[in-house]
Amino acid sequence: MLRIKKMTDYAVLILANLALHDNYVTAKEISSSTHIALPTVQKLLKKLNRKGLVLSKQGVLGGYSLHGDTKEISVALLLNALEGNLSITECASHTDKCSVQDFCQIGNAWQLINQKVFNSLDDLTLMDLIRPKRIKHFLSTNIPINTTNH
Amino acid sequence: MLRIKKMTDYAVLILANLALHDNYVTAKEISSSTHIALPTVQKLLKKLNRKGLVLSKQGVLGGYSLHGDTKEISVALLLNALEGNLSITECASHTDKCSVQDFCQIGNAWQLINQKVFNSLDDLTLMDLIRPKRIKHFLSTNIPINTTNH
DNA sequence: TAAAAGTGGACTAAAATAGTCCTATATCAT
DNA sequence: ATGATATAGGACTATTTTAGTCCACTTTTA
Repeated sequence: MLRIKKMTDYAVLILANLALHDNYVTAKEISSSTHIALPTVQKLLKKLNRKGLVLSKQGVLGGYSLHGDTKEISVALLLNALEGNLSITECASHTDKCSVQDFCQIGNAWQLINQKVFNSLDDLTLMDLIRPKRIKHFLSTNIPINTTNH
Repeated sequence: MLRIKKMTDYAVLILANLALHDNYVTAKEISSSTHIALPTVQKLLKKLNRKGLVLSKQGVLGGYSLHGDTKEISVALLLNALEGNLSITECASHTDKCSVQDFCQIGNAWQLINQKVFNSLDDLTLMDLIRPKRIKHFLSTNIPINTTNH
């Protein structure tokens, strides 16, 4: 599947939630407004902080807030930060090497696909995901997916 | 990750291999030319046959051959056949329902992304993957992925 | 200085994926 | 006819990945 991880999905919800506030918001508050379990929210916020997507403040009046630049980050970079390597196959990633590489006839074809998918995702920003308006419009077109089971 | 399954990758290699022949080719032969383990090749060919992507013939002079229409199938439909539901999140798929749905602010944003990725993949055919020529050209552009670990 | 926050990371549980194997069926050559 | 060689279907196990929880520690402020 080309499915993203549940955790990434949650992370975006959390970012969307932070985008609604200007002040620091605690993990606990985010947990109750998003209905994602607290330990999970905590874990994700720690990660988002390490990736530089949110700011954090310890102590009594602490919490998290969205890093200023985060709203403009492209979905491609966002997913890359949250999920690591976005390459569609191992062989499309330059770090790994594939066991059948030497006999592979189509190897770099995946890189073409990779590029196309990346470009699609690079066109959108986080705020495009959060603002509902632009989305409705696209929804009017049919999405011909999900016609078979795996 | 937006990574496809290893099995899908193998399946495409197998299809590419079949595309080189006009006659029936046995699973064993495909296994030795692709260097994918025989049981795996057998399993995948059975699946490809059920999905209508290859033709099969039992018995001594039997084997598999590429179904005529398969070369023109889009990569989107190919992946959909091999991996099932292509939707990027559960909530972008109409069958499942998400546990935080009622509190979700960005739900259908994923559907927009889904649509974009689908469109990208729908532009390419299986033969585009197999023919090496068109690919080299695209490779000249840089792919800005894989800059962090997950 | 106690309470309320985040930090780091270990740990377990659950789910998805990969891979193998067995029994049955079909086809062809002799 | 029948033996050799294929595919067909599907059960089964092992491995890997992902999800989720928890604990000991640090920071901040009233």
